[in-house]
Amino acid sequence: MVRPSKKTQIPNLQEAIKETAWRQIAETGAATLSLRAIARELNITAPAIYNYFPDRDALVTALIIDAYTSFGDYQIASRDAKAEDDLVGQLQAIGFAYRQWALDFPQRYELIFGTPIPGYQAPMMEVLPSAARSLSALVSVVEGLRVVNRLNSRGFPSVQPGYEEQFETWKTYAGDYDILSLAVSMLIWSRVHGLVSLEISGNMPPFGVDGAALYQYEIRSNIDQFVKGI
Amino acid sequence: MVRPSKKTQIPNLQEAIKETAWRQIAETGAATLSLRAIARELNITAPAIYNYFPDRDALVTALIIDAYTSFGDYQIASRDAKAEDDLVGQLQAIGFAYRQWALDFPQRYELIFGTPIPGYQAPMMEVLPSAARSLSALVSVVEGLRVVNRLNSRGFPSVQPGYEEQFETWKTYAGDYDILSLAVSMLIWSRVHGLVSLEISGNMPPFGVDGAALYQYEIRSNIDQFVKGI
DNA sequence: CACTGTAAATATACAGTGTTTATTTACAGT
DNA sequence: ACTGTAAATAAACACTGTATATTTACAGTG
Repeated sequence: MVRPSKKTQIPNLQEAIKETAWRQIAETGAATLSLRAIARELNITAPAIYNYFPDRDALVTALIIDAYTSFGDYQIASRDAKAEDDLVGQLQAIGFAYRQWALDFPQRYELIFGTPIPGYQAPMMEVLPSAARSLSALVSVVEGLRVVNRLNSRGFPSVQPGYEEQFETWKTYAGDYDILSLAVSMLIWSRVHGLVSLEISGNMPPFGVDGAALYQYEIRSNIDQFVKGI
Repeated sequence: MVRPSKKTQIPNLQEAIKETAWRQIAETGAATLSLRAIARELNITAPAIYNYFPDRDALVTALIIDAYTSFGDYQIASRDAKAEDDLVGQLQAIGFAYRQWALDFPQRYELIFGTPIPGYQAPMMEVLPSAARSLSALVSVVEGLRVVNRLNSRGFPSVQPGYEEQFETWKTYAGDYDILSLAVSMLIWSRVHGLVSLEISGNMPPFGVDGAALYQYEIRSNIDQFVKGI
């Protein structure tokens, strides 16, 4: 049999491939992702996957975009669960949601922000829309603070000109925010990312340091530093 | 010829293997590290490597330990270049040295703190000595601040009991410091790590945000937050 | 000097990977 | 009914890490 009849075929094979990939990633980690293993599980041959993804990296990119989207949904939902004028509450909620999502889906987190696939480098252009949107929850709150003059950006390094075009592209997907809000957001993001990535990768030695408590302290530090008139 | 005469053999093959590995990592990144490629370059066969390293992971572990040692040397040297009583200066120097080393050897940084090798998980017990030492420069300065009552740890979460044994092991390699100094150091570390890893991995979108300036701002934030009476 | 044991290398093989090419064939549209 | 296309398979290539068996250079000992 060279090609099975349509009855025995899997409908929506593209989705099935991604689902199988996610299942394998959840089980054994992103590092051991294998096209042949996916094909085995779906009872198809490996080259059949190439009808849906030009190569393995394209599949990984699709997975990353899905992960970013799920992550962004979670960030936005956590923000919108707070009252619209409770900017500090929103900032906190986004922060805790960040860690919670990472703990719930450590492999997805690693797939997005780490480099678990050998030789893979995410193509900025393709990933940007979902990535920008996932960060937009945070940026929108920082922008909200800035607009009501509650953003403390004293001493914050000024943003250099020359990248207006890329920033415009970013705004297409994330929303029309001031670049200062983006820059402050990136610093806040780097802080939570630092803690979370250490915790997830097991590089935070277990010396009695409570990850949740330390994270809470860091969220509060961010608020103390960047929010005026608490 | 089954085994070449000693004249044509490479002396100190163990070191030669590691050097070749580093060269390949510097050229094409840690992800594409390959025993067979190393063997090809050294004009030996791949299984010969197994006389010096039980498997690929053992070689990676050896590389990581070397990288930690080099990193630790650099951290300690940058601290000792400042006057012994200039604790804030030392804190700054260590911070800038951290980023500089990472920019100078991005692949080494990724090898230590990322997960570029598929399926590889560093064995804590073997890596701990060099890892603890590399962090000890920072901890020693924080401890110095604590001793002269200049460490601002107000609101810092208390360390939970139950891990005294592991902490004792750590102190064997890093020095006899208070666990509060270690905990504060880990938060500082997570901050610089967050920024540096974003910058190195190219995940910090180039929207005119100057990496060096942002890093300098973050170093200053750490000092403002954790040092009393500047 | 001859002998022997060990250690270090090779040769070979196995199972796995991503990917390419050629081939077959089920299905859709005319 | 015919034909073109798209989707699958089959087979092969070039890799990878690793295990096993074999060979042999060298060191130590009588």
